[in-house]
Amino acid sequence: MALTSTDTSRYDNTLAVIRTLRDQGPVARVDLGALNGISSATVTSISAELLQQGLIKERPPETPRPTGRGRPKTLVELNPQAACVICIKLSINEIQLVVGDFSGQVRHSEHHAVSADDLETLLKEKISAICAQQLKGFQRLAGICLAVQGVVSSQSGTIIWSPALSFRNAPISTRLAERFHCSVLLENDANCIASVLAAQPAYVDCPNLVVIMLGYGIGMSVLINGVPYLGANGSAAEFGHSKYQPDGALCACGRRGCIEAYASDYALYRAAAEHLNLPAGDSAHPSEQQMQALTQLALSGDPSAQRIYAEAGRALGIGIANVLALFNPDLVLITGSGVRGFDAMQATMHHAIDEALVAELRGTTRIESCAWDRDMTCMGGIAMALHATDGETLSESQASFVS
Amino acid sequence: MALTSTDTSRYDNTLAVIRTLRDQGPVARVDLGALNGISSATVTSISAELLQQGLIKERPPETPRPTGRGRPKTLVELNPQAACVICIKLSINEIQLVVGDFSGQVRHSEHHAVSADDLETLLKEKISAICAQQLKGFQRLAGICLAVQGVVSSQSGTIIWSPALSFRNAPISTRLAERFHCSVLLENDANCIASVLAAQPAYVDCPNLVVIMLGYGIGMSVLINGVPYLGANGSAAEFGHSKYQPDGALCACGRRGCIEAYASDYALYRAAAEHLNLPAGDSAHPSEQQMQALTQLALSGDPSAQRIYAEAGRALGIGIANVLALFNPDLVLITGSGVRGFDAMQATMHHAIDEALVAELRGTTRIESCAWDRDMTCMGGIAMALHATDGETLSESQASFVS
DNA sequence: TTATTTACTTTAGGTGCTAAAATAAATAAA
DNA sequence: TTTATTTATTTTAGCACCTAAAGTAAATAA
Repeated sequence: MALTSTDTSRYDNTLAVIRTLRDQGPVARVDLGALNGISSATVTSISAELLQQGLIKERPPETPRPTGRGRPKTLVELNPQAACVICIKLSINEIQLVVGDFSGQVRHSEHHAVSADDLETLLKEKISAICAQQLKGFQRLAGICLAVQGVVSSQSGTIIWSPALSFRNAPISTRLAERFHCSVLLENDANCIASVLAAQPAYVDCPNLVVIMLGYGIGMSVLINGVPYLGANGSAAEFGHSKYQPDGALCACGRRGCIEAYASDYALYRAAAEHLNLPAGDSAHPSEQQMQALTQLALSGDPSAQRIYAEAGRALGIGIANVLALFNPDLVLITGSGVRGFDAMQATMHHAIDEALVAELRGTTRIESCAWDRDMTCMGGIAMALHATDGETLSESQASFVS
Repeated sequence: MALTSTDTSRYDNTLAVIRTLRDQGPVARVDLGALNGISSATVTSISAELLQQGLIKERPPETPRPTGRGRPKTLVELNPQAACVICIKLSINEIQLVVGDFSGQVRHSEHHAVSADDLETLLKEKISAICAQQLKGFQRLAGICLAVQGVVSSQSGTIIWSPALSFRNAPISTRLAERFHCSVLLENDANCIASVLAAQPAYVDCPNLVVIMLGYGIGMSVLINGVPYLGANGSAAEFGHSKYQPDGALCACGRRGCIEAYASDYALYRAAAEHLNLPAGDSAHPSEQQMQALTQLALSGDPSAQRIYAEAGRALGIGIANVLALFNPDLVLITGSGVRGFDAMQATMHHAIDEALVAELRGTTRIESCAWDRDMTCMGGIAMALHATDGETLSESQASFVS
């Protein structure tokens, strides 16, 4: 009988097994059953198929045998070589390319300076090089994930608006998919980071999670039941351009009063440049060093710098108050390179939130900051690319064994 | 064999058939199959069961037979008597009780004045009376839906914060469920209305729909993929208390600068009372008549009234700009009794949105108003209560036929 | 009256699940 | 050392539920 669209339970269960193994590492068949609500007989059957397809393998028994009576568990784990994905993070003057294996581990990482003009050519070159040099042992390249700042349409695979790129509405996904014969995902960088954070043990009990990324600009990701909320055109979660003060400070977007115009790196440095003696450089694009100097001033008690961060904290607070009123998430996590100055903003931020919302609307949402790791974006991109391509990888390997 | 949690396809298909019949009215078995992606053999089997359980019935052939060759379709439809639900809308000085049958049709409606003190007793009385007098022909009372303004926790069944009620955190759901032996849903009134609107043909292609309710206060509902987004504590979508101007006008919530403090009935009337000669009455709780008089002034060109509505429109515009930036929905629908003044606010509202967001962030979201019908709340409550209790109704009637 | 068309039902067969039985592989106890 | 017990995995038997295809029903067109 033909497999119909309604007949998905085997497919669903198989994907669940693969994803459990990716999240948890090696797991015994009994436990796979318990974790996914299926009988161990079914797990035996599913894992026999996956073993034959080369997607998983049995782990040799531990040398110091685990204590306890009874037949020891035989752990199965993903075969890291079964597939790989490439995640490419597009930043303003730089691209980072990272290779992840089927189990989600990073296998290779490289950075390149770019001029935004010939990006497509450069991408094709660099990906080709990686395919030639880094992907030898892998059975297939399952997908490529482009992680970019700004508004992207995952559905159509086009970049709608990004500060990192000069071109617009380029069907970059399609071009790369044709060239490399694999799925190409286009993702917002904040969504990548949020996906990584949401998987961390500290945050697993937060199905509705908001991640705010402070940096040169301000980004956000909203996870609803663990999945990024994209909206109609992919321009949801544009926290940075929600309003603090109508007719307020000028924003990089060209409009006035955006949160970003108060709390982003360029906004902080712009406000500071008027009053303070700061390291030289492009004050519209302050470097990490310049920002650290400014943060240091505020944290060491300089009144002008403190005032600037206090106002930024207030803007952030009003913005977060709106997020609480509209999304009422379990947790708001603040991260990005801009967290370096979080301590100087925190007090006024919390004050603004408490002033803006009565307790019933403030709710029980936790608001926390989170150390910034610039590699998180690509880790998230890898996780998302693997997740998106698991179905393909599965049917590919089924096809090759049926024949 | 025991029916396990993974073995749900028959259950899902049966619910899909019931819901298709509720949405579409009488449908033939072939079409039920096509609409739900199942074979007509399966539909035959499912409808045989439902027929025996009394949940559906065959409709007698149309007298003027439909044209066309071939065996005519035999339409099946829901048996309206199979179950009923009661929806109770709690307003500030009034409750409305509505009975809906299994097909979703309204069968009975009544209003009562209330003093908020003895609400639980009053509710029990009125529901008892309805059970005795109105529910004769029905096989079961499947559920009761309480539609209330404010923050409700559907999960715990408690009202967290409502301007319509004096008590707080009352486990009203549990009490009613115990007394009437049926499921009790607690829903936000805006979510009820949004559910009705989302089902209308004009809006079916809007999976992400925001409904803003203007009235004495300002409410909102956000449907994500057609289902109301509730957030962590049920206090999501509190548009009325998102901010227009930090430190701005005083809001009924006790804080300053909320959208509601500019664009709600009480805010408009408060601003007007300073300058204009308006009908007497409680100016903190303006009546419909008072509001119509004020609206009339603005629409007929009175400069002070126009200025007030213009400012309200601007506040609404900034609020909507934030909603667009954060949710990027397909459609924002503005309704509620306050739409009476929408024409006086529209221009400044659109202007504020365009000033606040660049085109890429403004997106393609349609912003429309929608005539207000005060019965919509209960229609939505009935639909939601039926939807929530379909599973129960199904297993109840299965149980009664197995024995 | 017969052929054709369309709707619905019955039949036959397949997928994929589970419970229970069988088997495997360890430790604890005698 | 042997036997009992415990736990993991596999095999077996059987069930639920779906679909395709064949069969039946009920209409119109020829």
